[in-house]
Amino acid sequence: MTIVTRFAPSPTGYLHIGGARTALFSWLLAKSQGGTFRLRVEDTDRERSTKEATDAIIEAMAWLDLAAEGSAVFQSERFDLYNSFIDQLLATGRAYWCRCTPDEVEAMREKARAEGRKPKYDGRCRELGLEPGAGRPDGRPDGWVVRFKGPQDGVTAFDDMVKGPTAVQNAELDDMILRRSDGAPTYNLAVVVDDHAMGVTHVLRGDDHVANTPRQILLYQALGWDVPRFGHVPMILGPDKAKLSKRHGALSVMEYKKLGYLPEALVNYLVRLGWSHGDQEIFSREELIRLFSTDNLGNSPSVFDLKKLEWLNAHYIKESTPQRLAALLPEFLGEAGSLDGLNLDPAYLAGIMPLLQPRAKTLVEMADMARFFLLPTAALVYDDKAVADQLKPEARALLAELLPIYESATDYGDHTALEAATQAFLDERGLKFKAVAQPLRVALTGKTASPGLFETMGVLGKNESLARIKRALAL
RNA sequence: GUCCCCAUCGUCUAGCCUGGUCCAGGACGACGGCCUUUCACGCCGUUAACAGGGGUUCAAAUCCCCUUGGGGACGCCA
Repeated sequence: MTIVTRFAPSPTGYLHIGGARTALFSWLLAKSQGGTFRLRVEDTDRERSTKEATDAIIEAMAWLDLAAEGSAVFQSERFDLYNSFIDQLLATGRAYWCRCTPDEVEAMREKARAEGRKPKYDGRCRELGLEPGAGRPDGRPDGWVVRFKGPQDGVTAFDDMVKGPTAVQNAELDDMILRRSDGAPTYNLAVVVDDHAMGVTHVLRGDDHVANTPRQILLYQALGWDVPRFGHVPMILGPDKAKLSKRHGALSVMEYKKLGYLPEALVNYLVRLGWSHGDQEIFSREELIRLFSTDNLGNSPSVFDLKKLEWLNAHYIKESTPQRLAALLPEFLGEAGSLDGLNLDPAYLAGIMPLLQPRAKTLVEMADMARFFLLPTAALVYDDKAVADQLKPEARALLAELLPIYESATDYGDHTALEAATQAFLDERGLKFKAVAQPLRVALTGKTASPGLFETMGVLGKNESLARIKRALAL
């Protein structure tokens, strides 16, 4: 049997870190067993669901490369289907009409709470055999709902893929609403109908859904359908161990893209949050597919650690090709400032990347570090303090003497030759490298921190290198 | 309040099911060192945990119970 998993977000906002991790686990579960992964948009709440959110979620999943099979299922387009099953439940006596108002139900809950019991609907309409259209006893024009007629004793049990055997007393459950007073089906009903209709065999979802699972199982049984396997992954916490929220920083997956993270870094980070394979930390997508199993999913909540994400991102930046990074960079350069006058030639950019790859933790940092390479000499910004500290008279004199040496050098592509020439000059005068290193660096880059001097000169090329030294000398 | 779940270094985790090989392993971080033309990279090292208490057992991080702490659910939201 080939398995089917799904990710079922409700389009009320962007795709957040927690949702992305659940989606990733579901995707991995399917792929690891040669199964199918599908997407369903849970937009039964017409008030809060938006097209923008739907698009944003799909965009984020695409960025993470979590492709879903077939076209997405939209619950808002399937109300007739849901209603037909509610009618069936009504006809078979597994559901009933309830005329209680929200206020009345709230009063019941209050009462139960006050008595130290679990707040729930008391089932007063359960055996009334109410028929809408047959005239309402209280004369109220509308507002009836349909409730599930759940068992009042016994136990509903299931074997959770991550938590293991789980059981709930049916008495803990109240008769959930299946159809709202406006005729719209509710979440629990729609989920069951869709998962069955879509052939879903394994449901992996957030911890916050455990309480829904027994209710849904009861629905499957009432409808006479096979019950899928369920797995509930623990949630992600902020550094203060409270549920991860906006105040902890970026929550949206796409926000991480903006912050300069590579999708494979986020995926690798997220997968290790709650899942492990021995001591391994770095996983390629192929390894993940081959190694993933719900058996290795942890069952305690985990804290989101930005430092580790940064480490992984730095790793993937090093692993990346210069060409890919070069293509990604302009977006970040533009985000940080003007692109005017910058040399954004792809080949030039690609030449810079290897110098920055070991140094940048994010693409944002990389764009910042790349800037001095891209500015024409005339527009280069020299750091005042760096100039004051490093370009003192003696230093300038040395640079002036070095200039002809660099002028006569022909092959800037060979940075070791540049270095050898510099060393020879220094040896002649019995000077240490330190005597020229920082002054030269400031002259070339405007700053005191940069990639290796001669690699930098090699990338800048002869004309730019000479122009920069001359400009520095004139400062 | 009621019900459910969780509990190993600061953090992610391995180990727990199938007690002894664990005075608990890896990784991130932090700290120190090496390398070095700056900044990084890299390399080496240090730091640091079985929540507490009872059992069971020759032996418990591993099994059982209680306590504490944390989280979740209790919607005509999903």
